[in-house]
Amino acid sequence: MPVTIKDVARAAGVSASTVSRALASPDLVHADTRERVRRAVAELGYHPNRAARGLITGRTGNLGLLVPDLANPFFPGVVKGVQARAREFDYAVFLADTDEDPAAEAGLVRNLSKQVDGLILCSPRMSEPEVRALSGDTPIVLLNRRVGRVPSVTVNSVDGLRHAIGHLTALGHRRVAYVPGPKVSWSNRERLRALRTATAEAGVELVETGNVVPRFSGGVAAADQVLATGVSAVIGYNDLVAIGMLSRLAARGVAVPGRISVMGFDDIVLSEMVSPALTTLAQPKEQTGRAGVDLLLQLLADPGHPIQRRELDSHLMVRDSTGPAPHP
Amino acid sequence: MPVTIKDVARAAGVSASTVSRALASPDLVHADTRERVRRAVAELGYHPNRAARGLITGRTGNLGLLVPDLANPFFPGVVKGVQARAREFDYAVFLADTDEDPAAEAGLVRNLSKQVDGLILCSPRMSEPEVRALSGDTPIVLLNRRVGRVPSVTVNSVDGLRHAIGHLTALGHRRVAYVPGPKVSWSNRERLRALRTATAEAGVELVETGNVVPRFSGGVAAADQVLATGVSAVIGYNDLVAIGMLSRLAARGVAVPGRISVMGFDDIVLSEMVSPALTTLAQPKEQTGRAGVDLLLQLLADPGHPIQRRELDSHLMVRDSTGPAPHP
DNA sequence: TTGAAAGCGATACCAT
DNA sequence: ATGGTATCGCTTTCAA
Repeated sequence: MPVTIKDVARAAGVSASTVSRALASPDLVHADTRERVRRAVAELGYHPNRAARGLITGRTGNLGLLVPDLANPFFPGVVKGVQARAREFDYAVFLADTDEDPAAEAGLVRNLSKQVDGLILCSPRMSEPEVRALSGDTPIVLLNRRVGRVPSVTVNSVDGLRHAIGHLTALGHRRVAYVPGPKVSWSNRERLRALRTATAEAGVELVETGNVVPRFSGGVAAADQVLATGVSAVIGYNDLVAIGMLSRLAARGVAVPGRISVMGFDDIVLSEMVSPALTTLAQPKEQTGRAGVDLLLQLLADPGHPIQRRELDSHLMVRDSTGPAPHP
Repeated sequence: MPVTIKDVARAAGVSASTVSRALASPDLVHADTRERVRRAVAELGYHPNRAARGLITGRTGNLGLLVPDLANPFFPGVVKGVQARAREFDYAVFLADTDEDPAAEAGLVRNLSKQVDGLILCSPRMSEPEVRALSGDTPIVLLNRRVGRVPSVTVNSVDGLRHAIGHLTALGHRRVAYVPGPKVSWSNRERLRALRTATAEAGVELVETGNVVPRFSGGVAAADQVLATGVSAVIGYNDLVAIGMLSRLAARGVAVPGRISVMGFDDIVLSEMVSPALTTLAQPKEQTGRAGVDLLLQLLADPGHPIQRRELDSHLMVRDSTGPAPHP
């Protein structure tokens, strides 16, 4: 039913080989022939079957993208970036939502790996050895995670947090709490590490609370404990957690930022919509996605290439949820 | 490099045909042989190349999904539903974000159609004739839209809105405003239609304002006009619009629901997080996605089937943003 | 019950 | 500059 290369060849009065050539390397065929082929293609509405092409070229023109949870507004941003960049290079994108399940990840990867030229794993939850093993089989790029020499796109947390802590100290804060996300999250470990550095440099005392789920509910759950520590400012693992705290604090009638300042990570759209609007360290979501595609394509073009790492910058978005520390 | 059917055949000491058979229709091969093949497959970690299989069977085992904008929290919900259901049937999903661009839609569809068995178009913005044309070429299922006899999954707005209006009248509201979304949105037209029915039945006066973009900013932009109409309750095109209104009303010091009650559509997670929490007509997002997959697979299995339409129910989530109408 | 051979749609190599 | 042919990995007749 669909039109094949043979149909075009017949219509143009040439061989299939010539049609293929006219499309792939136009300068190798006579101008007249090229024109006849071009016309036949347009007339019949021919589009080459990518699967068939992939069979012989070994290139599918597809790439795979795995994300832990699309319901977390952070990930759609990354997905959009990947989509947009991939489309520019005429790549189609397989998307899989792993539902935060490390076991599902490996399965999905295996399933997809045959149909794609490479995979982009966004914040994968699987273990390092698993990532390494995968990286041996298929070209992969990591987003928001670093594992050995696997190509990756990450965000520089230290610089951003230095800025953030600077902001807080300028407002008079001397004791700051951090509400950490999942222990298995690389980002969480990284943020904690960077936070220790930044606070140490600034002479600020860092108070760490227990780990929470990286959602609104996690923030709600953490708020009371944070308050009990007596800090004047708190940083949540991500915006959802921070907003959860905001909600619980409001319910308890605690003034933000009057009594306590609150900060998050990511800058999801939601952050501007809550009241008070959330001060947050913005992660370059779409840019992360785009850079991931770039790295992957580079890897495909030149597999022997040395390590590829891109580190992007985060930006502090100061909004109403942070203010002067209360006088003791 | 990757292990092919021949490798398995060699390892098992049989022909490729037998391996294929042992996998596809196990009952056609001798138990012993089947076992040897099974072992070889496991040993070598063989996974059939779907593209090659698709070439001959005409089935790719993939399906395509188009959404207007992943940044709108409504769509990730649908995507998750599609993903989950597709995975149950061992289908992989191509995802494309069309960025609300009707022109991009057609191109993406054409691009994807060769690599998938069928397409799911979620809230497509393209014109009806375009949808019909596409539907002729490729099996497609529509989500949140109905066009002629094209299979579709939609939500019954009338029943839900009857419930919603009943809720408002019970609270004493007699004049209600609706802030409509994009004119090109089928959902918007449908909601408006259903709203007219429901309000007429209940003897409630419906006030319609100008169309807004279906985002937070649209709600912010509409709030002042709504207030000026003097209604005691307002329904936004979706939750984002409603939350935008909430924000603007709060900024102006207008009490919600004291002075005016606010309602939305969708029940995105955000709705529970704002303050006051938003009363909303919940759309079955994941279920819509799952139903879409079911319809598509049914269509693929039996293309001559009569029209397929699934209509799902919405549910009213009553939260703090709606309350008794103020005394006049 | 099994194997040999043809063929899906496209590309690449080798002739011409 | 162009056509013929082998091939990619797999499924599906057709014989045996």
